[in-house]
Amino acid sequence: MDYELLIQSISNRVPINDNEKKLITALLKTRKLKKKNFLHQEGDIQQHVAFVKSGCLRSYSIDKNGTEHILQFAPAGWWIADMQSFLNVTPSGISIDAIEDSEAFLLNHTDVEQMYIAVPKMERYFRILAERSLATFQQRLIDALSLTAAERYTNFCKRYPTLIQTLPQKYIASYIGITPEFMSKMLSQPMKKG
Amino acid sequence: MDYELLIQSISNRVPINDNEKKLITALLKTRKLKKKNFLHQEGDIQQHVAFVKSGCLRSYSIDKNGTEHILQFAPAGWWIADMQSFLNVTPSGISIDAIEDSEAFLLNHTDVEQMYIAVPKMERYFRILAERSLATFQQRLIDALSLTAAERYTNFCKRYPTLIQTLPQKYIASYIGITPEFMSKMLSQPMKKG
DNA sequence: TGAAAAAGTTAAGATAGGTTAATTGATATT
DNA sequence: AATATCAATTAACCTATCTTAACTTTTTCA
Repeated sequence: MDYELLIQSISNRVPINDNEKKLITALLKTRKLKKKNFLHQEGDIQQHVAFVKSGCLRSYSIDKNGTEHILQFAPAGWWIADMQSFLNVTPSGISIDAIEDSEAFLLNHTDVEQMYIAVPKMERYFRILAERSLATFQQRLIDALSLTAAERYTNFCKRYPTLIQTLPQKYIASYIGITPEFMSKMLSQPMKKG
Repeated sequence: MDYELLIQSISNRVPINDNEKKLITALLKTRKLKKKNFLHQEGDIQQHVAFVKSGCLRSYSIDKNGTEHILQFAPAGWWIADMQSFLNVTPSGISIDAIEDSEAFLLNHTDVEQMYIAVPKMERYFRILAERSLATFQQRLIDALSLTAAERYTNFCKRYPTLIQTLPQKYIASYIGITPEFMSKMLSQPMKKG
């Protein structure tokens, strides 16, 4: 049932045998999301972590002026969740929706804990993922504090050459922390530095 | 040898017995740092993760204008490392130094891996730490993109009421992403919103 | 296929926060 | 205790980015 991507993601980090694969995949539920549908909405408690099989999700928060700030894009092969909400079992300010028609595997708290019991190696897998993701967000914070918008844009293009092709420009603006209007102006200018 | 703080930090998240405590503490090396001394310097490969026993460390990067951006403060009881460098075994742009005379436990790559073998639960401990830290950095990025300097300052005061007492104001400015001059101006004004 | 919605563009005017530089106050160190 | 270094303040001026708003282009879907 199309577990290939996920099994790849896991076995790239920790070796697992066929039995372990079965134990893991047995816990997964599948969820289809039409474009613009929510996986998780601000104010709700995030019940699941999601692994994207196909399509693309995004997480974002909306500030008091109504401006969206995109925290993460999750194309196929990526995990996504409102971790603040999931970990604290409390509502937080983040929403997750589908940028295009998508399909994802879901795990709730119980599933995850059962997975750790059935296949303790999965603690290691998720530790590695969390550590890498942490390092990425640290870098992104530094970039937000020390680079110009143009530099952040070129960084984005380098790091996500695929996404740049498919995403509406205003999503990229939101991710790098500028308005669509300024992004447009920036791109029309002869592209200095960065 | 003063393992109390660390043992507390671990057993708050995963239950460990006396034997496991011994296995863990056996791997620790202790390092004293005088104020302003480096634990890790930009351009070097970070060899250790550090658990602060006493004092306070900070991690920061310096941008091309020479401005410091503080990524993290680590008072007693906190872990700190240049994760980018530690995980990729590659130099990165982050430095770590002591804000006051400090003492820390250090673990290098081999130590950590040995710890996981000797006490597999430690994968869980570090998974939990990394996940929480990730959630914190995600929130901080959102704050950087959506709040004013004054709002970020009040957030900081709420979240770290102890640090605010002891830290030079310019470090707080650097952490919340503004210049010391602007911080000074901001604090002298009748403190609107936030 | 055509109307409505969404995305992107342009431009004028506004502002949060930065820069520079000079001044004062606080802490180290001899 | 005196001097040198570091931290904080103030103020004038500057700029990257935002806001608003009107317009054009592209996409969606009835």
